[in-house]
Amino acid sequence: MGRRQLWDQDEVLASAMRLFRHRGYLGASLRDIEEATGLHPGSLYRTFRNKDGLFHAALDAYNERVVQGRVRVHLLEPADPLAGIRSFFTSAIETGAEPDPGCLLTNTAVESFTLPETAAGVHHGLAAIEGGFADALTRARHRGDTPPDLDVATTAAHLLALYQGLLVLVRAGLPRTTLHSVTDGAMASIGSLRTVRKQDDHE
Amino acid sequence: MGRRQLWDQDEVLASAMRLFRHRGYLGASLRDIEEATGLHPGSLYRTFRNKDGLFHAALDAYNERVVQGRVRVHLLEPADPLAGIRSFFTSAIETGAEPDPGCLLTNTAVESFTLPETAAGVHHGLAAIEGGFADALTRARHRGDTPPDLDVATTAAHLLALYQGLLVLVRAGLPRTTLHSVTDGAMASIGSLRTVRKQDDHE
DNA sequence: TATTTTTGTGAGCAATCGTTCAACTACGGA
DNA sequence: TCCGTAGTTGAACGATTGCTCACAAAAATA
Repeated sequence: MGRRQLWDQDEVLASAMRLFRHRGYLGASLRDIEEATGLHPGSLYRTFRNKDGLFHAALDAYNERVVQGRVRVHLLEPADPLAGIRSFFTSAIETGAEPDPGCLLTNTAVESFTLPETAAGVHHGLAAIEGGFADALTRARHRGDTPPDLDVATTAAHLLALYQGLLVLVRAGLPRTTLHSVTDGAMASIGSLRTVRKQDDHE
Repeated sequence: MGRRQLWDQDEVLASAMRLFRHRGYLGASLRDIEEATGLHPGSLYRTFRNKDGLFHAALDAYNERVVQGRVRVHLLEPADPLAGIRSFFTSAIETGAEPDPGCLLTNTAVESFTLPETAAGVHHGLAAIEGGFADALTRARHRGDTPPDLDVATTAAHLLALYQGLLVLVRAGLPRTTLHSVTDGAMASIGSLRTVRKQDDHE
C-alpha cells in the first residue's frame, strides 16, 4: 500500500558511514549527507527521525558489517590465530584508500559529545573486537603458540588498547615504519601477560 | 603608546584549552569561547587572527604546559623510571575531574580535518611523549631493570600507541578495572621487545 | 476509475555559525 | 591639554546549520 521506496537502505547507510568516518559527526552537514547519500531531507527525516538517528543507524551498520566482518576474517576464522592477530593490525595500516578514514568507533569515542545511544554503540563494537582477540588467544593457547598460563582476558584488553592507539597514530599520519613497529610490539607482547602470582617471577 | 591589555594571555589560553578538550574544535563555538575566556570577538580576532589561530595557540600551550609537564614529572625526573612509566599511565585514568576531558593531542589527531599547522602540533606533542618513554626506558636499562638487549625505540613507540589507546578507552567510558589491566599489560610488555635477531629464541 | 496511503521533492524556516567593524575607552608623548 | 595609538565592546553581517512542510508522484485499495 502506497508508493514504494526508491532507495536502498543498505546503500544509504554505507555512504553515510563513509561520510561520518571522513568528516566526523559535527563535520558532516545535512547538505553533505544529502550529496553523499542522494537522499533529500524529507525522506531522511521520515526514515531516521533526525541527524542523530541517521548517525546511530550508521554506527550500528558499521558494527555489524565492518567491525564484525573484520573480527571474523582476522580473528575468528584463521587457522593460525597469531597470524590472524598480526593481519588484523597490519590491515589497519595498509588501508589502500588515499586519506585514511579512520575507525568510526575510535572517532566516535573521541568526538563523544555524550549521546547515550552512541556510547552504547561504541561499547558494543569495542566489546566485539576484544571478544575476537580473546577467542584468537584462547585458540592460540590450545595450539601451544603461547605460554600455557597466558592471561587471555588481560591480553585481549591490552591488544584492544594497542589497536585503538594504532588507529590514533594512523590518523595522526605517523610514518609507516613506526606503525609497523607497533604491530611488531603487539605480537611480541603476547606471552608477556601471565596469570597473576603471589610473587613476581624473574622474566 | 595606547591602552594596556586587560587580560592575561596564559589564562585565556588555559580556558580555551579546557574548552577544546571538552568539546573539540568544531563543537566549541565562538560564543562558547567568549563565555569561557571572557574575551570579546574583537579582542580575540585582533590577537589570534581567527578561530584556527586560537586553536593553534591553545594546542601549542597544551604541548608546552600539559604534555611536557607530564613527561617531565612522570618520565624524565623519577629516580625509578619504570614506576614513573606506570604512574604516567595510571594518572591518565584517575583524572579526578568528573567527565574526563581527554587528551587534546588524541582528540585533535582523530578530529583531524587536516589543518596542516595542527598536524605539526600533534606530531610535536606525540614525539615529546615518545621521547619521554625512550628516556625512561634507557635509564631503566642502565639500572638493570630491563633485559640488557631491550629495543628502546620500538618499545617507546609501543608504549606511545598503548597510551593513546588507553586514552581512547578512557574517553569511551570503559570501566576502571579494564583500564588498569591495560596499564598492567603495558608494564608487563616492557622487556618483551628485544633487538631483532636472525632466529627467534624460545620465550 | 476514484480514493487512500506512502514516498519523493525542494523551497524555505529560525537559529546559529565565524567574522567584521565602527564607536568607545584608556594610556603615552608633545 | 590635546592628539595619536592600542585595546575593548557588542551590534550586526552574510553564510550555513538542522529541520519542516506543502505539494507532487506513485502504488494499493475500493
